[in-house]
Amino acid sequence: MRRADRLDRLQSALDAGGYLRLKDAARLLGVSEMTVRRDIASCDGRFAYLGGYIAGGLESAGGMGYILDRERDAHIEMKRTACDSAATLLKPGETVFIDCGTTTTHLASRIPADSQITVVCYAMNIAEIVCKKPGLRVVMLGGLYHASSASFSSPESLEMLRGIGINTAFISAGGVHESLGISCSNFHEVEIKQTAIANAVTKALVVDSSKFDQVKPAFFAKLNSFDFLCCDDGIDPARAERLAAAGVRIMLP
Amino acid sequence: MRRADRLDRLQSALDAGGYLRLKDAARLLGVSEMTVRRDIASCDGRFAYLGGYIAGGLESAGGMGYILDRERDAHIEMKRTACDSAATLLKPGETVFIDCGTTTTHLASRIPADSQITVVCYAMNIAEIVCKKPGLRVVMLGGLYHASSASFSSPESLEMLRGIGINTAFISAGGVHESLGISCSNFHEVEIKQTAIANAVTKALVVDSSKFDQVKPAFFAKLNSFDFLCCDDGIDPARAERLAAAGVRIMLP
DNA sequence: CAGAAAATGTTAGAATGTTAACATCGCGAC
DNA sequence: GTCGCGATGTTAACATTCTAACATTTTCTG
Repeated sequence: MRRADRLDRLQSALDAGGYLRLKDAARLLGVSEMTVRRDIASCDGRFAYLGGYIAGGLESAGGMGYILDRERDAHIEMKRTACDSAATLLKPGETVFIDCGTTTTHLASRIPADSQITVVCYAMNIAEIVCKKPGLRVVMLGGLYHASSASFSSPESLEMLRGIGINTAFISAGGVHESLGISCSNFHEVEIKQTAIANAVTKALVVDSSKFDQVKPAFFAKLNSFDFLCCDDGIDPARAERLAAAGVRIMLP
Repeated sequence: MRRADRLDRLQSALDAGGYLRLKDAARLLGVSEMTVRRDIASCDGRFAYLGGYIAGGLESAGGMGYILDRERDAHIEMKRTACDSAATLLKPGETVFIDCGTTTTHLASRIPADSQITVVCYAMNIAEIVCKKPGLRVVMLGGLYHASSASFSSPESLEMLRGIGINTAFISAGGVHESLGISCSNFHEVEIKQTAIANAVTKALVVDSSKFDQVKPAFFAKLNSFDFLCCDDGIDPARAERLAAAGVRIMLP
């Protein structure tokens, strides 16, 4: 079938990451624009079709597009604000660890391109952002891919991480419970987070205020392991006071 | 300044990977569409603006967008064809190594999502493609990022690679010279390519025919290290015969 | 080869996006 | 205050894309 062949060619041209004008695509494939339209409509979802352009591979980082889309509307503003707080801890020339998740992307995009910062990460969505900034040095911890958090894990990566001196570790979490501790959804993240915390001079927990009193299956630290809690202003004053008493500095925007 | 703040919010909403309708962006930011247009125009390049949609972070994989764009027009059809040949070596359930570069992206996008294939890679542009396919297992070799080829390298990753059994290694190259050997532009790739070749049952060289008689600074193998040469039909018959005599099977579309 | 069905091309009008010019608002300086 | 300036909003003319209907070509089948 010719249609399938055309779609393959389109895919090839697009999944390196870019977009094509509809008319260019038509010329490339040697058919009319209308046919390209029909081709794209026939395989719904494979390409994104926006206002005269065809874009491929935008569904989003590492197949966790749906999770992300669902979460986006809910907490995006809070996450953004929490990362505003966290970004004040960034210092030119330093080495930072950036955890996986949908919160820390906002922090990654806040790192100035010319800051000479070295970023250590282990998630696709973080890497996609920081690798595009020319002034940054990026260290990626590889391993087996876990689509649930778009992250990688492996013993060798832990070994690599142990050899890296970190000025500030920015750790995210799915749940923050004052007595039970801090938890995330994926067990493979636990060792990485713990190693990053152990190797860092400054430890910062980056969460939006919806995470308080939540518990996820994998505990990885206690609240007092952290020097800073970077949060949005949804945290209530009583809680803030308790945390401050426990030695955690609260960073608000 | 309010404009910078709006741009930050846009960036946050977009760089997780997605797009926004212009009118949605206007509503999100609480300003008119015209203002959003002006904002985007003011920071040219930070966002892609296509037909009523705003897309972020599309410039392309790992900052090598420009290289890629320049190469795209030139050889894209040949690369596509070469990868058509290579794709016939893919078998469900197997483990494959996919090299970095602008050629192998076409191969990566040809891997069927439901093929239960395990992909070993060390480049952002490859990872971006294969991580999105739910039926694949992905192993990423991490390390320090090299923007020139959007790839990573580290001693620990080599160690990891040594522990991985590969059915077919798909290796790319910047130059293929019959007597001098096969070369690439970046020295850090050499060890990885060599280790992948050493660990693979089947070794396939994937290059378009423009690479013949070229030489790049870093040699990494001789032609007879490979079982297959996956190429487009631009290879001339005399050369094909010589290579066949040297024990390399030529794969054409 | 005829006929049917599918695929592709063409066209025109509707919808949408784009641009530039001008109006309005908000804010700081004098 | 009010003047001026920059930022933002509004409008209208213009350009582009979208959709659906129909024309044409190709492909398959008997």
